[in-house]
Amino acid sequence: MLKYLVMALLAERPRYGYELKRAFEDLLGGTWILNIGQIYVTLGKLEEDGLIEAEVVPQQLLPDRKVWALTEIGSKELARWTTDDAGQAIKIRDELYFKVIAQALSGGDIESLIWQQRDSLGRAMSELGRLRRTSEGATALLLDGAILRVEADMKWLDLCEARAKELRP
Amino acid sequence: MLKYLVMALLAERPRYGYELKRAFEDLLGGTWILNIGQIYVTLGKLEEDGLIEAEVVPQQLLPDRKVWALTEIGSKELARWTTDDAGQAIKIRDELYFKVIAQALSGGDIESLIWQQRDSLGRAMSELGRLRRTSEGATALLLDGAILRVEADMKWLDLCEARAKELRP
DNA sequence: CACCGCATGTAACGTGTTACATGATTCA
DNA sequence: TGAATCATGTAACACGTTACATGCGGTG
Repeated sequence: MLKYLVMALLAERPRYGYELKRAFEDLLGGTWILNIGQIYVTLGKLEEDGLIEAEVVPQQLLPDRKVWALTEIGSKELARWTTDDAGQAIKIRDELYFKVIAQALSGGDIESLIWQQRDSLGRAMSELGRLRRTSEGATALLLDGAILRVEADMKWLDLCEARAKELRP
Repeated sequence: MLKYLVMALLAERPRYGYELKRAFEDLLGGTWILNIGQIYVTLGKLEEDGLIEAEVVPQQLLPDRKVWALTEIGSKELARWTTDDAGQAIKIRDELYFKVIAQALSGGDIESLIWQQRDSLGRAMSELGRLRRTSEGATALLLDGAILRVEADMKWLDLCEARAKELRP
């Protein structure tokens, strides 16, 4: 996934590694902080696969830059991925869900866990709101998505509470 | 994550590997199919860490079974994980979101992608409904969560459509 | 005889995380 | 002098996926 976002950023315009890291984190509103090494590993793999290519740009004072751009193959691969079905295979792999289920299976106190996780989601929500206020464009859209998800999770916790009794062994 | 669900299933009652696979897939309503090898690798690691222990149960006709149970340490570790904040660090890592953003960044046709992904979500939703009808207990709860998520994603696509013009470069 | 179900496992790979290494310049 | 910024990279680890290996017994 990371690699496709990197490719998308390169599709927008050519960039060098260090610049990509900032663009990436900026796009995600700081919700995905990258280790800079990861960028270079990713770029290395993309180059190996012929999806991107670099032009070295020497600088006077600062270290040389490798400016990366999408190749034609890369451009096609990106288009293929974006138009691929996202909901294809249904995958339920979420920490919140699994924590509640785990509590139910292990016979712990479900109600108190629900209240605790509601609190946690509440804090996440206020943080998202804070981020959202200072964002725009694609970043704002991503944050709106995250907010909609948290709202859905809050509703889910309500459901869990209503059915807690049935879950107890 | 897989390992905690495995531990939760063992907290419910001791089980052997092959049985765990079925219990796991059943719990997830078939939305997470495991390669049987993965179960054994996971059990091996959990044993290494002292979180579970096995009792070998010989059988007359069929191969011996290794019946696994949570140790006291394992039980504590599971409790620690379930009561850990789920919303702690906000993570936006979703294919659907990234596909739309990638399309915007690379200058592709956002509207047609949105319609395509709406269609994809619609099919996912009908599949979820189908699964939901034959489920109960924890599995039904998980599927309801997935349904709430898909609904949130549908709303998000509406948002994307409304803002598609701002996203275009 | 070939395949399926039972039951256990190993090996290779893909993706993301963390820590560490290098070297120059600029700023407190 | 020590830390931060610019710029590139390597190595080790965690987790999940896929494919493959082994062996027995029952069924078509």
